[in-house]
Amino acid sequence: MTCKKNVMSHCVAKVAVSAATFHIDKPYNYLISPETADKIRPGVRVLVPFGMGDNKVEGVVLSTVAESSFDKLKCIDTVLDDEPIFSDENLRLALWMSDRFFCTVYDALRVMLPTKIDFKRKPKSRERGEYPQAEVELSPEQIKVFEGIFPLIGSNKPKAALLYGVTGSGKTIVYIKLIEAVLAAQKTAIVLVPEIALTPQTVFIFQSHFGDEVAVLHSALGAGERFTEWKRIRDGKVRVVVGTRSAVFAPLKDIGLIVIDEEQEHTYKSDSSPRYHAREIAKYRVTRTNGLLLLASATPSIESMYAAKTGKYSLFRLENRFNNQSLPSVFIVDLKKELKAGNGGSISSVLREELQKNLNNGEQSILFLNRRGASPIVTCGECGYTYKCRDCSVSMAYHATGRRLMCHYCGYYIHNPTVCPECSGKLNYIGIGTQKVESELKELFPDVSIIRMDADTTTRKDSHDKLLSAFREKKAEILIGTQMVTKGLDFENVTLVGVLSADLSLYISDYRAGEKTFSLITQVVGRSGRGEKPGRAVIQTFTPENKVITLAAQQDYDGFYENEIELRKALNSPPLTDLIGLSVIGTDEINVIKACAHLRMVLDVYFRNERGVKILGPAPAIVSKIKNKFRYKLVLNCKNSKKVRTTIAYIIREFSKIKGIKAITVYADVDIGD
DNA sequence: AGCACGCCGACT
DNA sequence: GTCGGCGTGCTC
Repeated sequence: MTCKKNVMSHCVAKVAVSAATFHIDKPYNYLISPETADKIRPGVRVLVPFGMGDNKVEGVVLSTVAESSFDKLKCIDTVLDDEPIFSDENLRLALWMSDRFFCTVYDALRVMLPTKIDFKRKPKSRERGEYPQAEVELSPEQIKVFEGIFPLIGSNKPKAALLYGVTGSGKTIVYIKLIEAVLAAQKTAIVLVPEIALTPQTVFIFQSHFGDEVAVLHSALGAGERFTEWKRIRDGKVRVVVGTRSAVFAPLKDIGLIVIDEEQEHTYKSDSSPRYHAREIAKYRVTRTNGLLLLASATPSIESMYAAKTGKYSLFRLENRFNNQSLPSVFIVDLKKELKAGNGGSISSVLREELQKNLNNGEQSILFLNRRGASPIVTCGECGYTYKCRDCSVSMAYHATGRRLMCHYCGYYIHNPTVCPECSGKLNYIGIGTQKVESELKELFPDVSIIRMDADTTTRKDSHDKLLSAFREKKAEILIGTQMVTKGLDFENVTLVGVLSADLSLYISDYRAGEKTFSLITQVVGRSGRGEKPGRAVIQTFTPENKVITLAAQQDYDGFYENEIELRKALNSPPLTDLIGLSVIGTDEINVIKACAHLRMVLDVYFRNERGVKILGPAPAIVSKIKNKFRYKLVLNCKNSKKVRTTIAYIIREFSKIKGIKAITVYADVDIGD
């Protein structure tokens, strides 16, 4: 397999290899044979022999060197591309990502491609509809914001800005004006949205303004469609890209603007390798092209607002709603009082009355409950047995459709449970999910048609659109759903929104629980009263005095921010510091705990003299077992510096060499607080 | 993570 | 004598 040593220029290629795992990742040296020499350039994919079996694995050429003092090198087997598919800029970004996000260079490169595809294939030309050309008219407030933001592009000012605009203030119109200006300056733009399926209107608006100049990238595209769009972008045929997280890698040249809409959304953070945050990639890219990153939201993340308030980002505000609509009037309902009054159902008396009013007036209502299924917990009323998943450490939720108990983590289910498997006692169904609410509503309002929208009713392609169109066409009076009903929906006839349990996301042990709850409530309340008629909202909670809930009811983001930042300061959580999580995963729980404890010991030694580095754990992960694998965590509470990252990378690499810790994987996940 | 090498027990 | 169990260490 080893080539004869040829004396020629560019005889050795440095290759990022797909088969390398994090702890052995580095540029591997391969000889270049004379036949392939002309095709081998940085950025082409190759097949190379790897490992003792010399299996052919994919790799990417990072660079070539003229002369080598290396002995016994293997030879590149096949060149897969005629032209480099990765630019020098891509290669640089991948190296940067491997350092930042503890991933291999190959993993970082792979995420930049649309999918694994044959690049030699000619892409099909695709059909494009006609889009109506809409006129854009900015309000005085929007003009002021536009005039503040636009000069930041290409200037030496901070490279990121935060646009805080209340729901309905017309942020999208400002993006469009900015993009028009960016295109006029011969630059390009990316707009990131949390999830395309939830924001079809947003996408449509961009298409109607930029027509063939806009490409849409998201996970629902088939491999072929995705590749076609990617190729159009790379070949300079489009200059505006709208898409989800991975669209931040769109191969546009000379980026003037990257917009991250609803910037607080967790979907911008990847939860598999490479564990990057789109915001970080966006910052990197705009810095290199002297462009601007614009983060926008009605409920900005605490870290972004903190960065804005401390001068790291520029801050802009849109405080007036379109057409000066008033915000919905909000009622908070105390579920404890409902319970005392004998109403243990999911619809309080107040909400029931408000729903009735809407039914009488022919107006529509949206109900939000962040939990699917019928009942999340099933226990035995006699012996107390609780159904848990066989392979995961979570309770199984009862789903009325198909009468089965299901695990929401792995999908494992038990069909038609009737009596307790331990003592044959009668089963209790505890807690409510969207299915249960649906059946309660049918009892309360027998003649009313209801649409339920959750992960169970939206599995088929286009089912999302179909349910929403049906609701828009007023084929149902009430829409009940999980968080997918909280975002982006714009129905004029909806004048009532109900948050069935505001507490669900509030009392979990996550420092972002308050932020998530505030954002969810604010967003869902914003779905009400978007037309001529004023809107109302009912928030049901067991803790009506909780500040997050009262501030959300008042739509008081500034008050919420002040309250929350004090908490973060007191607890020393982001944005005042960063968190780096180390997860230890394996099938044998004892081994996982041992490995995690050992890792902690090693970290203690390395960070012994570092002030400001706090190590927490080992602790079982929130869900400590998923698909029969146990998960334990350590958390480093410190500033995410190059030095800290280098030390952690070193420790992970060394750790995997230790004998006796078998079948254990360790990975690091950076949760950056700015 | 694979995968090959090698050392030891079971079976031909 | 030789097949294959899995423990161990390497990957240009």
